[in-house]
Amino acid sequence: MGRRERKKAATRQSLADAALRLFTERGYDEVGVREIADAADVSVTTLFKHFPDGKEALVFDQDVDREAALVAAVRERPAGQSVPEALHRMLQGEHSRRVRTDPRFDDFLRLIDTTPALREYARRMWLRHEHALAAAIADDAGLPADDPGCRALAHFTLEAPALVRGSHDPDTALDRVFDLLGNGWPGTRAG
Amino acid sequence: MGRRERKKAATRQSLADAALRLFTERGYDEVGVREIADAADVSVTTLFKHFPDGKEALVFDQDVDREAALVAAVRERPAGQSVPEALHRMLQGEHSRRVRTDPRFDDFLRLIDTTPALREYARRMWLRHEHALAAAIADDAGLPADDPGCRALAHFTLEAPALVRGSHDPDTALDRVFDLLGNGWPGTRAG
DNA sequence: TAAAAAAGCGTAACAGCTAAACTTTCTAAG
DNA sequence: CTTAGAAAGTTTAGCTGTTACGCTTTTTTA
Repeated sequence: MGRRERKKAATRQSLADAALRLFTERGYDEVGVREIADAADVSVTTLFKHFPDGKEALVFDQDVDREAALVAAVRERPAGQSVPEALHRMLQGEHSRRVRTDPRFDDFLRLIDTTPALREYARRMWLRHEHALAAAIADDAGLPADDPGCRALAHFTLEAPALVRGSHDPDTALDRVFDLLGNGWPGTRAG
Repeated sequence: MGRRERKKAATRQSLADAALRLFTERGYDEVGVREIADAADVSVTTLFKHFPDGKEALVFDQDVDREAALVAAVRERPAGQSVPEALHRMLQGEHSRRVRTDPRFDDFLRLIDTTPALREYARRMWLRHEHALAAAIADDAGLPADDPGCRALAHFTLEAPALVRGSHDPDTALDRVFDLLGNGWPGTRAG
């Protein structure tokens, strides 16, 4: 990697670090974008060149490839496992893996939990993969790629993390969400 | 109704009318809040006193009582009908009723469809009723009011309208969504 | 080593939104 | 009927996120 790219990455990291620190110290809404740029010793315009999606994006620096993981969860699930179950396990695994990996992951989650704008943004990031996930599910089930049922399952799956966040017991809550998606609402069957 | 209240309502209506007209003529993002205030012959601060939730709220003037209708759909459903089915029918009815009632309803829907900010806002308005709906469902099922399964069903139900909007055939798409919520994803059962 | 590419800068501006202090209009109680 | 106060509205001024523009500096590459 050349010097240019290294410096670029350093500036970006500087911004993300400053942002996360200031946000966790004083709260997302109490910290302005000018201040973050100052803390990273960079101009505001530079900040927005690194994070064109805006202030919220500063918090979601690590943009790992979740889409591939989602599609793989469907495609490569063990025999006898349902699609909802595969997605369920994949989400569980993703979460606990990151808790162990990143030491600041707890702060990160707390920040998101307490900031509506960030919750929204996180949700939108997940939902970006709706199309790809729906297509994978449809392919697996032998249905057209835009089948509404597949889209619904994809959509609800991707929304599940945001939905259970804030429960006393998010793990159990997630189980219940996938009970619903896997088995439907118990009681009189719909016509 | 006194003169004061009448004038207030007139101003509000003036603003909503101007906004809807300008938005449909030129597109949501091409019309600024100053211009709307001008068109309604009112100051910008006045506009925001009438619509404290911001520019998006100008489009959703009619805030009828959907929450009561949702809760009633669960509570007063005919015997033998499942909760998802009751909610399904209620959403269908709500939609077709408003198509017949309001002549500008089509413009209104098209505007929302083509404007991400408005879609988001519409979704948030629906989700405001999540708590009440979840409580009604839980009460009906004899579960604690904050049961995660009930919350999930409420959440997914309220999200269904936004989800099917934009399909070739929204009606059928809605049927599929409620198939999923009522019967679960077909195939190997989840553990 | 010259020139293209890219990172960064400062200024200026726009959009949405809010606070503050002040004027007009309506309501209602004495 | 009058008058005090509530409520609607106005002006001004400003904050925050975000972008455009034109310029300088650094790094790459031909």
